[in-house]
Amino acid sequence: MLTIGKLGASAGVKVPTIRYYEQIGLLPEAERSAGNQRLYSQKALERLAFIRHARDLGFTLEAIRDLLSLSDQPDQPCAAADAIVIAQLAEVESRLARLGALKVELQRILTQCAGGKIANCRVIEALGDHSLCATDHRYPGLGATI
Amino acid sequence: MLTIGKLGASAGVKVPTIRYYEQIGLLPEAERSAGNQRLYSQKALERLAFIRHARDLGFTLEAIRDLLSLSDQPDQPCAAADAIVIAQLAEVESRLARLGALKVELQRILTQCAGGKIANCRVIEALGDHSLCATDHRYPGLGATI
DNA sequence: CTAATGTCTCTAGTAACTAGAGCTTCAAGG
DNA sequence: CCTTGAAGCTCTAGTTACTAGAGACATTAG
Repeated sequence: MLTIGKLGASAGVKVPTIRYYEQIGLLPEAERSAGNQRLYSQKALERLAFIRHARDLGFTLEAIRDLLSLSDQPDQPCAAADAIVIAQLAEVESRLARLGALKVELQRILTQCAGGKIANCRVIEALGDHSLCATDHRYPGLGATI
Repeated sequence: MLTIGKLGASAGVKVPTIRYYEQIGLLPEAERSAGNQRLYSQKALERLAFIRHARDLGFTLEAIRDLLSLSDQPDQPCAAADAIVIAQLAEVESRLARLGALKVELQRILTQCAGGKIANCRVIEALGDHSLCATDHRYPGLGATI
């Protein structure tokens, strides 16, 4: 049995994060010691490592929740798990495309700066006016993850 | 003078977002009509368009705050503005690299699935175990933007 | 004049944690 | 056995950049 600290160290997850995962039901409630401290089995470590790894791959906790519940049903077909991974791949590809456009645009903006004063700074001007942009990098709904 | 609705439509920003920007001090407090409704000048529209465009380019509101205060000081040298853009470019490049690795890994995971049952699903297995990965896609501190 | 739309303030919710306060438990050293 | 420091506990609130909703007031078109 592992304490929460050992568990976190083993899985590469911070202690408060583990408690948070338990709170939102991603991890089952841990057993407790006589002194009310959480105790974890090897199985719990595997589950946490799964979560950590999937987070590393950019999956949301919601997607991970689905993947975990699938992995608890070994006789189900793979298709559902595949679909989640495929969706994640599509998400990653769309972000890659968008970030690529951003990179180009930022580089372009930077090359225009002659290094003078703000008053005639092309950087500030380019930031203010999308029509000066070479690519259409616009995007409704900013703020996605990773 | 524009009402908040017209302003939002012109700049491509939703009305509650404009009020939010005012609340956090990114936009100055608007003039009010006799009936207490916000009224905006052309200058306010430009400022909001600047913010919107910079958000499109992935700048945080904090960075935008700095850029705006720079653009209010026309006699300052460009260097500070450039630095912010350079930092943003670096951020974008690092995310691009990371997302590229994620994409490769997700594709690799998908090719391993033979389409059977969850019990022997390589997808679930690969998600659970980083040592099965070809690339080191790990990253401390998930959850960045865009 | 009425109805529909727009605007107002305020609160609370989102994702995925992180930080801190104030307390208890545990393990090791003397 | 006692003490001390690390690790654990619960709870609340903060982060980013918004978004959603309630309930009331303003404006405008017909």
